[in-house]
Amino acid sequence: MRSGKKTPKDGLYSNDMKMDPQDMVAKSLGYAIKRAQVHSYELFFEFLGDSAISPARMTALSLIGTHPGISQSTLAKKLGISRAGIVKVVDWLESFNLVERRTKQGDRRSNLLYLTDSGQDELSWLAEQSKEYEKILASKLTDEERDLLISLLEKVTQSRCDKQATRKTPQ
Amino acid sequence: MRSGKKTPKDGLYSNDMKMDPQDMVAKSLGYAIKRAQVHSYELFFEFLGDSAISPARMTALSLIGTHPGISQSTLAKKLGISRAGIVKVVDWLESFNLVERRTKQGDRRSNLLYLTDSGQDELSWLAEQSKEYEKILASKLTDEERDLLISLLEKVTQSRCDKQATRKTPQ
DNA sequence: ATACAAATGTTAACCTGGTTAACATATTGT
DNA sequence: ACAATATGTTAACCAGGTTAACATTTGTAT
Repeated sequence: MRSGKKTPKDGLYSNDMKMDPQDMVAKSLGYAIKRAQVHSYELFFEFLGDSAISPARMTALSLIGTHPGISQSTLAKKLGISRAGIVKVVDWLESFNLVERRTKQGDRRSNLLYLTDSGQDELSWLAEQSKEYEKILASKLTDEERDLLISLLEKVTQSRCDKQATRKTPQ
Repeated sequence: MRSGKKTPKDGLYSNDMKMDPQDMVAKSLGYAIKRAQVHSYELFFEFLGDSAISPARMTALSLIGTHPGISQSTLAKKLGISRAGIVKVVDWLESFNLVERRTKQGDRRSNLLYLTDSGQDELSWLAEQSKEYEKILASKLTDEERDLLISLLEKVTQSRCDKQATRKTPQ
Protein backbone atom coordinates (compact mmCIF):
# COMPACT_ATOMS: atom_id res chain seq x y z
CA MET A 1 0.00 0.00 0.00
CA ARG A 2 1.10 3.49 -0.88
CA SER A 3 4.81 2.87 -0.58
CA GLY A 4 6.02 3.93 -4.01
CA LYS A 5 7.12 0.43 -4.87
CA LYS A 6 8.19 -0.54 -8.33
CA THR A 7 6.75 -3.64 -9.89
CA PRO A 8 8.44 -6.48 -8.05
CA LYS A 9 9.21 -8.98 -10.85
CA ASP A 10 10.13 -11.86 -8.64
CA GLY A 11 13.11 -13.67 -9.91
CA LEU A 12 14.48 -15.45 -12.87
CA TYR A 13 11.34 -17.28 -13.80
CA SER A 14 9.30 -15.14 -16.09
CA ASN A 15 5.90 -16.21 -17.06
CA ASP A 16 6.51 -15.82 -20.75
CA MET A 17 9.50 -18.09 -20.58
CA LYS A 18 8.45 -20.66 -23.12
CA MET A 19 10.44 -23.61 -21.94
CA ASP A 20 11.68 -25.94 -24.60
CA PRO A 21 10.78 -29.56 -24.11
CA GLN A 22 14.39 -30.68 -24.07
CA ASP A 23 15.24 -28.40 -21.18
CA MET A 24 15.86 -30.20 -17.95
CA VAL A 25 13.60 -27.88 -16.03
CA ALA A 26 10.72 -28.36 -18.42
CA LYS A 27 7.97 -30.56 -16.99
CA SER A 28 9.67 -30.49 -13.64
CA LEU A 29 7.52 -30.09 -10.59
CA GLY A 30 9.84 -27.61 -8.94
CA TYR A 31 9.76 -25.42 -11.98
CA ALA A 32 5.97 -25.63 -12.32
CA ILE A 33 5.64 -24.54 -8.71
CA LYS A 34 8.04 -21.64 -9.14
CA ARG A 35 6.24 -20.46 -12.26
CA ALA A 36 2.88 -20.59 -10.55
CA GLN A 37 4.27 -18.66 -7.61
CA VAL A 38 5.74 -15.91 -9.75
CA HIS A 39 2.49 -15.74 -11.67
CA SER A 40 0.45 -15.49 -8.51
CA TYR A 41 2.57 -12.52 -7.39
CA GLU A 42 2.18 -10.81 -10.73
CA LEU A 43 -1.58 -11.25 -10.56
CA PHE A 44 -1.60 -10.01 -7.00
CA PHE A 45 -0.03 -6.68 -7.89
CA GLU A 46 -1.98 -6.47 -11.11
CA PHE A 47 -5.16 -6.76 -9.12
CA LEU A 48 -4.28 -4.68 -6.06
CA GLY A 49 -2.00 -2.19 -7.79
CA ASP A 50 1.75 -1.88 -7.82
CA SER A 51 1.80 0.04 -4.57
CA ALA A 52 -0.19 -2.59 -2.68
CA ILE A 53 0.96 -4.02 0.59
CA SER A 54 3.15 -7.02 -0.04
CA PRO A 55 1.69 -10.49 0.52
CA ALA A 56 4.26 -11.00 3.27
CA ARG A 57 3.32 -7.89 5.21
CA MET A 58 -0.30 -8.75 4.63
CA THR A 59 0.32 -12.07 6.30
CA ALA A 60 1.98 -10.32 9.22
CA LEU A 61 -0.98 -7.98 9.52
CA SER A 62 -3.35 -10.91 9.41
CA LEU A 63 -1.43 -12.77 12.08
CA ILE A 64 -1.49 -9.79 14.38
CA GLY A 65 -5.21 -9.55 13.75
CA THR A 66 -5.81 -13.16 14.72
CA HIS A 67 -3.30 -13.00 17.59
CA PRO A 68 -3.73 -9.65 19.27
CA GLY A 69 -0.86 -9.08 21.66
CA ILE A 70 1.51 -11.41 19.87
CA SER A 71 5.13 -10.56 20.55
CA GLN A 72 7.59 -9.68 17.83
CA SER A 73 9.61 -12.79 18.54
CA THR A 74 6.76 -15.22 18.13
CA LEU A 75 5.54 -13.34 15.07
CA ALA A 76 9.01 -13.71 13.62
CA LYS A 77 8.93 -17.43 14.34
CA LYS A 78 5.55 -17.79 12.68
CA LEU A 79 6.78 -15.96 9.61
CA GLY A 80 10.05 -17.85 9.57
CA ILE A 81 12.29 -14.80 9.67
CA SER A 82 14.78 -13.50 12.20
CA ARG A 83 14.03 -11.24 15.12
CA ALA A 84 16.05 -8.57 13.37
CA GLY A 85 14.02 -9.03 10.23
CA ILE A 86 10.68 -8.60 11.95
CA VAL A 87 11.69 -5.18 13.23
CA LYS A 88 11.49 -3.70 9.74
CA VAL A 89 8.16 -5.35 9.08
CA VAL A 90 6.64 -3.96 12.25
CA ASP A 91 8.30 -0.59 11.64
CA TRP A 92 6.61 -0.48 8.26
CA LEU A 93 3.22 -1.48 9.59
CA GLU A 94 3.58 1.05 12.36
CA SER A 95 4.65 3.81 9.99
CA PHE A 96 1.31 3.42 8.26
CA ASN A 97 -0.50 3.36 11.58
CA LEU A 98 -1.78 -0.14 11.04
CA VAL A 99 -0.15 -1.69 14.08
CA GLU A 100 0.81 -0.56 17.55
CA ARG A 101 3.67 -1.69 19.77
CA ARG A 102 2.87 -1.85 23.47
CA THR A 103 5.43 -2.89 26.05
CA LYS A 104 4.25 -5.89 27.98
CA GLN A 105 3.28 -5.52 31.61
CA GLY A 106 5.55 -7.70 33.69
CA ASP A 107 8.11 -8.24 30.96
CA ARG A 108 9.45 -5.01 29.67
CA ARG A 109 11.57 -6.75 27.08
CA SER A 110 8.60 -7.73 24.94
CA ASN A 111 6.70 -5.63 22.47
CA LEU A 112 3.12 -6.78 22.14
CA LEU A 113 1.51 -6.04 18.83
CA TYR A 114 -2.03 -4.86 18.28
CA LEU A 115 -3.95 -3.65 15.29
CA THR A 116 -4.98 -0.03 15.31
CA ASP A 117 -8.48 0.84 14.19
CA SER A 118 -7.27 1.66 10.71
CA GLY A 119 -5.21 -1.54 10.79
CA GLN A 120 -8.41 -3.43 11.50
CA ASP A 121 -10.12 -1.60 8.64
CA GLU A 122 -7.26 -2.30 6.29
CA LEU A 123 -7.26 -5.96 7.23
CA SER A 124 -10.98 -6.30 6.63
CA TRP A 125 -10.65 -4.61 3.29
CA LEU A 126 -7.72 -6.82 2.35
CA ALA A 127 -9.68 -9.89 3.35
CA GLU A 128 -12.41 -8.92 0.90
CA GLN A 129 -9.93 -8.21 -1.85
CA SER A 130 -8.13 -11.46 -1.20
CA LYS A 131 -11.29 -13.36 -1.87
CA GLU A 132 -11.60 -11.65 -5.23
CA TYR A 133 -7.96 -12.24 -5.94
CA GLU A 134 -8.28 -15.91 -5.11
CA LYS A 135 -11.17 -16.17 -7.54
CA ILE A 136 -9.02 -14.74 -10.29
CA LEU A 137 -6.08 -16.95 -9.44
CA ALA A 138 -8.26 -20.04 -9.59
CA SER A 139 -10.36 -18.85 -12.51
CA LYS A 140 -9.12 -21.62 -14.78
CA LEU A 141 -10.03 -24.29 -12.24
CA THR A 142 -13.25 -25.81 -11.05
CA ASP A 143 -13.90 -25.69 -7.33
CA GLU A 144 -12.99 -29.35 -7.07
CA GLU A 145 -9.76 -28.81 -8.97
CA ARG A 146 -8.86 -25.92 -6.71
CA ASP A 147 -9.33 -27.98 -3.57
CA LEU A 148 -7.45 -30.84 -5.10
CA LEU A 149 -4.60 -28.56 -6.08
CA ILE A 150 -4.30 -27.20 -2.58
CA SER A 151 -4.22 -30.65 -1.06
CA LEU A 152 -1.61 -31.83 -3.54
CA LEU A 153 0.52 -28.79 -2.77
CA GLU A 154 0.21 -29.52 0.92
CA LYS A 155 1.45 -33.02 0.28
CA VAL A 156 4.45 -31.65 -1.55
CA THR A 157 5.16 -29.32 1.33
CA GLN A 158 5.39 -32.36 3.57
CA SER A 159 8.07 -34.08 1.53
CA ARG A 160 11.35 -34.60 3.35
CA CYS A 161 14.91 -35.01 2.22
CA ASP A 162 16.47 -38.31 3.26
CA LYS A 163 19.53 -38.61 1.08
CA GLN A 164 21.96 -36.01 -0.14
CA ALA A 165 23.75 -35.54 -3.40
CA THR A 166 27.39 -36.53 -3.41
CA ARG A 167 29.51 -34.01 -5.22
CA LYS A 168 31.81 -35.17 -7.94
CA THR A 169 34.45 -32.66 -6.89
CA PRO A 170 34.43 -32.70 -3.10
CA GLN A 171 34.95 -29.14 -1.88
CA MET B 1 28.13 -24.29 -6.51
CA ARG B 2 31.09 -23.52 -4.32
CA SER B 3 30.28 -19.90 -3.77
CA GLY B 4 30.24 -19.70 -0.02
CA LYS B 5 26.55 -18.97 0.10
CA LYS B 6 24.58 -18.95 3.30
CA THR B 7 21.30 -20.79 3.43
CA PRO B 8 18.94 -18.68 1.38
CA LYS B 9 15.71 -18.87 3.41
CA ASP B 10 13.42 -17.44 0.79
CA GLY B 11 11.01 -15.01 2.26
CA LEU B 12 8.40 -14.60 4.88
CA TYR B 13 6.75 -17.94 4.43
CA SER B 14 8.45 -20.45 6.62
CA ASN B 15 7.58 -24.02 6.31
CA ASP B 16 6.94 -24.48 10.00
CA MET B 17 4.45 -21.67 10.01
CA LYS B 18 1.42 -23.50 11.32
CA MET B 19 -1.32 -21.33 9.97
CA ASP B 20 -4.34 -20.96 12.15
CA PRO B 21 -7.61 -21.79 10.44
CA GLN B 22 -9.08 -18.38 11.08
CA ASP B 23 -6.28 -16.63 9.25
CA MET B 24 -7.26 -15.18 5.94
CA VAL B 25 -4.30 -16.72 4.20
CA ALA B 26 -5.06 -20.18 5.51
CA LYS B 27 -6.50 -22.47 2.85
CA SER B 28 -5.75 -19.87 0.22
CA LEU B 29 -4.35 -21.07 -3.06
CA GLY B 30 -1.80 -18.29 -3.28
CA TYR B 31 -0.46 -19.17 0.11
CA ALA B 32 -0.35 -22.89 -0.63
CA ILE B 33 1.66 -22.17 -3.74
CA LYS B 34 4.09 -19.91 -1.91
CA ARG B 35 4.59 -22.45 0.83
CA ALA B 36 5.27 -25.21 -1.65
CA GLN B 37 7.72 -23.00 -3.48
CA VAL B 38 9.66 -22.10 -0.35
CA HIS B 39 9.67 -25.73 0.64
CA SER B 40 10.96 -26.81 -2.75
CA TYR B 41 13.87 -24.36 -2.41
CA GLU B 42 14.68 -25.61 1.06
CA LEU B 43 14.71 -29.19 -0.19
CA PHE B 44 16.83 -28.18 -3.14
CA PHE B 45 19.62 -26.81 -0.97
CA GLU B 46 19.20 -29.56 1.57
CA PHE B 47 19.78 -32.07 -1.18
CA LEU B 48 22.46 -30.32 -3.18
CA GLY B 49 24.15 -28.54 -0.30
CA ASP B 50 24.05 -24.94 0.76
CA SER B 51 26.73 -23.93 -1.68
CA ALA B 52 24.92 -25.39 -4.67
CA ILE B 53 24.26 -23.41 -7.81
CA SER B 54 20.96 -21.60 -7.50
CA PRO B 55 17.96 -22.96 -9.37
CA ALA B 56 17.88 -19.76 -11.39
CA ARG B 57 21.50 -20.02 -12.55
CA MET B 58 20.92 -23.69 -13.19
CA THR B 59 18.09 -22.74 -15.50
CA ALA B 60 20.36 -20.29 -17.28
CA LEU B 61 23.01 -22.96 -17.65
CA SER B 62 20.45 -25.38 -18.99
CA LEU B 63 19.14 -22.85 -21.49
CA ILE B 64 22.62 -22.18 -22.78
CA GLY B 65 23.09 -25.92 -23.07
CA THR B 66 19.96 -26.35 -25.14
CA HIS B 67 20.59 -23.16 -27.12
CA PRO B 68 24.29 -22.99 -27.82
CA GLY B 69 25.15 -19.56 -29.16
CA ILE B 70 22.18 -17.86 -27.56
CA SER B 71 22.76 -14.16 -27.02
CA GLN B 72 22.62 -12.50 -23.63
CA SER B 73 19.60 -10.48 -24.67
CA THR B 74 17.48 -13.42 -25.71
CA LEU B 75 18.61 -15.35 -22.66
CA ALA B 76 17.49 -12.43 -20.53
CA LYS B 77 14.13 -12.45 -22.28
CA LYS B 78 13.71 -16.15 -21.70
CA LEU B 79 14.52 -15.75 -18.03
CA GLY B 80 12.33 -12.69 -17.71
CA ILE B 81 15.02 -10.39 -16.35
CA SER B 82 16.67 -7.26 -17.69
CA ARG B 83 19.68 -7.09 -19.94
CA ALA B 84 21.56 -5.53 -17.05
CA GLY B 85 20.52 -8.37 -14.80
CA ILE B 86 21.74 -11.08 -17.11
CA VAL B 87 25.26 -9.66 -17.06
CA LYS B 88 25.78 -10.75 -13.48
CA VAL B 89 24.39 -14.19 -14.16
CA VAL B 90 26.72 -14.73 -17.10
CA ASP B 91 29.62 -13.18 -15.16
CA TRP B 92 29.01 -15.72 -12.43
CA LEU B 93 28.78 -18.66 -14.80
CA GLU B 94 31.90 -17.47 -16.57
CA SER B 95 33.80 -17.00 -13.32
CA PHE B 96 33.34 -20.71 -12.67
CA ASN B 97 34.37 -21.53 -16.20
CA LEU B 98 31.01 -23.04 -17.04
CA VAL B 99 30.15 -20.69 -19.86
CA GLU B 100 32.03 -18.79 -22.52
CA ARG B 101 31.22 -15.45 -24.15
CA ARG B 102 32.13 -15.22 -27.81
CA THR B 103 31.54 -12.11 -29.84
CA LYS B 104 29.32 -12.82 -32.79
CA GLN B 105 30.78 -12.72 -36.27
CA GLY B 106 28.97 -10.06 -38.24
CA ASP B 107 27.42 -8.37 -35.22
CA ARG B 108 30.02 -7.31 -32.76
CA ARG B 109 27.44 -6.06 -30.30
CA SER B 110 26.26 -9.53 -29.39
CA ASN B 111 27.83 -11.98 -26.99
CA LEU B 112 27.03 -15.51 -27.94
CA LEU B 113 27.04 -17.95 -25.06
CA TYR B 114 28.42 -21.45 -25.10
CA LEU B 115 29.01 -24.09 -22.50
CA THR B 116 32.61 -24.93 -21.76
CA ASP B 117 33.53 -28.56 -21.38
CA SER B 118 33.26 -28.34 -17.63
CA GLY B 119 30.00 -26.46 -18.08
CA GLN B 120 28.73 -29.40 -20.08
CA ASP B 121 29.91 -31.77 -17.38
CA GLU B 122 28.31 -29.70 -14.66
CA LEU B 123 25.05 -29.56 -16.58
CA SER B 124 24.99 -33.31 -17.07
CA TRP B 125 25.69 -33.85 -13.42
CA LEU B 126 23.00 -31.37 -12.44
CA ALA B 127 20.53 -33.08 -14.73
CA GLU B 128 21.11 -36.35 -12.89
CA GLN B 129 20.79 -34.71 -9.52
CA SER B 130 17.67 -32.90 -10.59
CA LYS B 131 16.01 -36.20 -11.31
CA GLU B 132 16.79 -37.35 -7.80
CA TYR B 133 15.65 -34.07 -6.38
CA GLU B 134 12.38 -34.27 -8.26
CA LYS B 135 11.80 -37.71 -6.84
CA ILE B 136 12.23 -36.39 -3.34
CA LEU B 137 10.02 -33.40 -3.97
CA ALA B 138 7.25 -35.62 -5.27
CA SER B 139 7.85 -38.42 -2.79
CA LYS B 140 4.47 -37.95 -1.15
CA LEU B 141 2.66 -38.21 -4.47
CA THR B 142 1.86 -41.01 -6.82
CA ASP B 143 3.00 -40.59 -10.41
CA GLU B 144 -0.53 -39.76 -11.44
CA GLU B 145 -0.86 -37.17 -8.70
CA ARG B 146 2.41 -35.59 -9.73
CA ASP B 147 1.32 -35.24 -13.34
CA LEU B 148 -2.05 -33.95 -12.24
CA LEU B 149 -0.41 -31.41 -9.94
CA ILE B 150 1.77 -30.10 -12.73
CA SER B 151 -1.15 -29.71 -15.08
CA LEU B 152 -3.22 -27.94 -12.43
CA LEU B 153 -0.32 -25.58 -11.75
CA GLU B 154 -0.04 -24.88 -15.45
CA LYS B 155 -3.70 -23.97 -15.51
CA VAL B 156 -3.18 -21.56 -12.65
CA THR B 157 -0.28 -20.01 -14.48
CA GLN B 158 -2.65 -19.27 -17.35
CA SER B 159 -5.11 -17.30 -15.24
CA ARG B 160 -5.50 -13.67 -16.22
CA CYS B 161 -6.58 -10.57 -14.36
CA ASP B 162 -9.63 -8.89 -15.85
CA LYS B 163 -10.82 -6.58 -13.09
CA GLN B 164 -8.88 -4.50 -10.59
CA ALA B 165 -9.45 -3.69 -6.97
CA THR B 166 -10.80 -0.22 -6.28
CA ARG B 167 -9.10 1.38 -3.33
CA LYS B 168 -11.17 2.81 -0.52
CA THR B 169 -8.72 5.67 -0.10
CA PRO B 170 -7.83 6.72 -3.63
CA GLN B 171 -4.12 7.54 -3.77
C1' DA C 1 21.70 -12.28 47.22
C1' DT C 2 24.53 -12.68 43.69
C1' DA C 3 26.12 -14.08 39.60
C1' DC C 4 25.50 -16.16 35.38
C1' DA C 5 22.52 -17.43 31.54
C1' DA C 6 18.88 -16.64 28.38
C1' DA C 7 15.29 -13.89 26.00
C1' DT C 8 13.90 -9.63 23.55
C1' DG C 9 14.30 -5.86 20.68
C1' DT C 10 17.35 -2.92 18.17
C1' DT C 11 20.94 -1.29 15.22
C1' DA C 12 24.78 -1.66 11.94
C1' DA C 13 26.92 -3.81 8.34
C1' DC C 14 26.27 -6.88 4.90
C1' DC C 15 24.37 -10.03 1.04
C1' DT C 16 21.52 -11.52 -2.97
C1' DG C 17 19.24 -10.64 -6.78
C1' DG C 18 16.89 -7.85 -8.88
C1' DT C 19 15.89 -2.75 -10.96
C1' DT C 20 16.50 1.82 -13.87
C1' DA C 21 19.36 5.26 -16.11
C1' DA C 22 23.12 6.49 -18.69
C1' DC C 23 26.50 5.23 -21.73
C1' DA C 24 29.66 3.33 -25.64
C1' DT C 25 29.51 0.77 -29.43
C1' DA C 26 27.60 -1.39 -33.40
C1' DT C 27 23.95 -2.14 -36.67
C1' DT C 28 19.88 -1.02 -39.46
C1' DG C 29 16.62 1.80 -41.99
C1' DT C 30 15.57 5.80 -44.76
C1' DA D 1 24.76 10.43 -44.18
C1' DC D 2 22.11 10.39 -40.39
C1' DA D 3 18.79 8.97 -37.16
C1' DA D 4 16.87 5.24 -34.77
C1' DT D 5 17.53 0.98 -32.68
C1' DA D 6 19.93 -3.03 -30.48
C1' DT D 7 23.45 -4.86 -27.30
C1' DG D 8 26.25 -5.13 -23.44
C1' DT D 9 28.08 -2.77 -19.51
C1' DT D 10 28.47 -0.05 -15.43
C1' DA D 11 26.79 2.69 -11.54
C1' DA D 12 23.55 3.67 -8.25
C1' DC D 13 19.80 1.96 -6.13
C1' DC D 14 16.25 -1.00 -3.76
C1' DA D 15 13.73 -4.83 -1.17
C1' DG D 16 14.04 -8.02 1.92
C1' DG D 17 16.44 -10.84 3.99
C1' DT D 18 20.90 -12.20 7.04
C1' DT D 19 24.49 -12.24 11.12
C1' DA D 20 26.92 -10.01 14.88
C1' DA D 21 27.04 -7.11 18.63
C1' DC D 22 24.66 -4.73 22.08
C1' DA D 23 21.48 -2.96 26.08
C1' DT D 24 17.96 -4.23 28.76
C1' DT D 25 15.33 -7.33 31.25
C1' DT D 26 14.19 -11.65 33.18
C1' DG D 27 15.04 -16.38 34.92
C1' DT D 28 17.98 -19.75 37.33
C1' DA D 29 21.44 -21.91 40.22
C1' DT D 30 24.23 -21.79 43.91
